[in-house]
Amino acid sequence: MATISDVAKLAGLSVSTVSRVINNSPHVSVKKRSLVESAMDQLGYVPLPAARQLRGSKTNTMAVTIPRIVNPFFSYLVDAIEQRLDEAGYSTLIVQTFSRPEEELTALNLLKNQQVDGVILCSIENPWSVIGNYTKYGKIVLVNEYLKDDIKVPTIRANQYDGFYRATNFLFEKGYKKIAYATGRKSITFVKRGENFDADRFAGFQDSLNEHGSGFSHDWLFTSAHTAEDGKTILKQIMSLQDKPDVIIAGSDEVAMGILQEAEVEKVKVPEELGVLGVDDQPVSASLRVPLTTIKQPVNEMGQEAAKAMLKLMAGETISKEEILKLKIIERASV
Amino acid sequence: MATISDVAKLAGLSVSTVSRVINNSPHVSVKKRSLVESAMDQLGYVPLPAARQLRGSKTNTMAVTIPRIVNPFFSYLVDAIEQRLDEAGYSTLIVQTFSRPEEELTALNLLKNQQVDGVILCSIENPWSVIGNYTKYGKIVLVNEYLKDDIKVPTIRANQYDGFYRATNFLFEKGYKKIAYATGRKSITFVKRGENFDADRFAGFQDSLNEHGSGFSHDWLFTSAHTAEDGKTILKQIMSLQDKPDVIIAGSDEVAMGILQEAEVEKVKVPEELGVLGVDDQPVSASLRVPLTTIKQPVNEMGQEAAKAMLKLMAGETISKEEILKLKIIERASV
DNA sequence: TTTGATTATGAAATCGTTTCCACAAATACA
DNA sequence: TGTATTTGTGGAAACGATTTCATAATCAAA
Repeated sequence: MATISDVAKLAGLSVSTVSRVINNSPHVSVKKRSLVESAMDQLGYVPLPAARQLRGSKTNTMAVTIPRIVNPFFSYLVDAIEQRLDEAGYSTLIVQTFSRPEEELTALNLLKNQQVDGVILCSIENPWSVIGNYTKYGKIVLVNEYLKDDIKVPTIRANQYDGFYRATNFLFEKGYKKIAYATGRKSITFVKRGENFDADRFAGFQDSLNEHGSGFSHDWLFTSAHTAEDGKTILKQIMSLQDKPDVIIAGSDEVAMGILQEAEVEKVKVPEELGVLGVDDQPVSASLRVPLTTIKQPVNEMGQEAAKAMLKLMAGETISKEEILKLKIIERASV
Repeated sequence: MATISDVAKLAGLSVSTVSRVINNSPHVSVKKRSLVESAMDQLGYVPLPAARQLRGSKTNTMAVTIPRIVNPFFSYLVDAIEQRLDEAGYSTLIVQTFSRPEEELTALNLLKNQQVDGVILCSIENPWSVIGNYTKYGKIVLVNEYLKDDIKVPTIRANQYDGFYRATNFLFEKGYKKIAYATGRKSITFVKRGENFDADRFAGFQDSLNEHGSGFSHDWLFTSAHTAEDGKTILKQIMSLQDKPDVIIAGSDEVAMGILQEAEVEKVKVPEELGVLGVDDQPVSASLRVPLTTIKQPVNEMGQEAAKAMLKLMAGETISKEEILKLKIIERASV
């Protein structure tokens, strides 16, 4: 491995000059510059990242946190982010948090340890009182989820309240009366809009319910629903209920698929006996046995905007704190 | 950010001693050791990776290359790898190559630049003559695909020849006679077993064909098939054929899904008019409109074995060069 | 005791860069 | 023409760790 001084020696110049060429800073004569350049590619020289980092310069790496990469919503989100970052010459470090706060801290510590220039959080596992401390070490951007605190970090997200409000209205228009609700959260203790991601969804749902004078049974709330397996369990639970809902907002397409699968097994007709509304619009949702009606998240847009925001931040620009995109209802056959 | 000398100062000792404690090398008295330890967590000290790397020690990071993260086969593979690596204290850098040789080199250069301790290649975009050069910079493990050259790097893969041979036999048993074949490769110019991943698949297919005295029309070969979109195109092409196949091996579940989708649109009955055999067994394949019969890849096993192999390599153990797992035919309804 | 090995500790060199500082040469301004 | 600025260049310090080397203290064997 050639070092900077090998290059300097070959070019007959000082390491300082070589370094100036590498970082193309001014005050280098054209003659010497080309001398250095030819020496560099003669030796196949590439600066050692660790050494540059040690001096406190850029790492040209970004961390992106997601709960799990096998969740298509997040793999597409990451994909969109990475694409943009790539164009700008950054490499991307994907960190799976598995929804564990400690793992999120691992990612944030990369900032502290100068291993990355910034981190893009696609989910939030720690309170702002913890995350906020890391802003002094590097740039942070929030995507998808958000924090209600008065924070200074750019946030790119979709309007979950509006989307769920409209979606619930849509269900009423379709003639449904008894709407069940599934979510990934462990519990829904908050119902005020503007608290966070899940609260917004639930608030939108509730507001529509109230406007339609519709009741909501506690039996119709299903928490900790993440996987298709969870979906299957939910369907079984629904069918064992005295007072059954006639439609369910599944929280995610994955859960919706599980519900659909188990409905097939249990011979429950969708959408006649039970409507199923997904969330996300995964690529496969259209080719399910019963094509899934779903609330589409603007994944690509969010990813791209998040990357853009981060890049602007890196360029020292100040940017608007919040960008709110719109959810879209994709009507197919399951509702 | 506290440095090692801050710790040394607080503990009233030299940096050497602190370093010894950090790397728990011998010859440190219990008393001083605990002195250093309390100083360390009093300051919240964490060694700066860049500085350690500069001295040539471990990075505790592994790179994993995959064509694309949104491909579920690879996201599950990565997931399995990362899980194991995580347990061993390594973090994982996921590099998407988009099937471009240059991007694969980017990943291999991480080795050269001492940014990672090893790289796990889940696909192969460069010849061994290129990849082999990097073994001197760090450890390399091949998963999923393989190279026929006499290489020294551990390879974990599935027996594609055997799987496709059995799958084709299975189609004949089912009464199919005219079998089409789709693949992601740009062309199939090799048909000899043992050349590579795709050749093995095709050879297994061909051998079964020959044994059954069955012909193969060039019109029934579809190349560059990656996405569901490609699958849709393929179905249209098939339907425009004079001499139509009665079943197709789709190359991947994604392509199979596209075929299924378009078959729905074109009112082609599956499996009556056209059988569709997928490859991979993605989680959703079971809940498609027509549940997909598919050749299941041992993704989890491969990922775990690959990670294990890498860890053994890092520990200085020599390991058997090749581990070959078995493909499994999952029978559902599309064939 | 004396000698030799082992253990515990610190000083200083080292890794490969960037950047501050010094200084000379060239250019601009009066 | 003299002074002030700009441009070009190299030397050396700095970044934060690890590691080699030297030395002092302790222990074991004679």
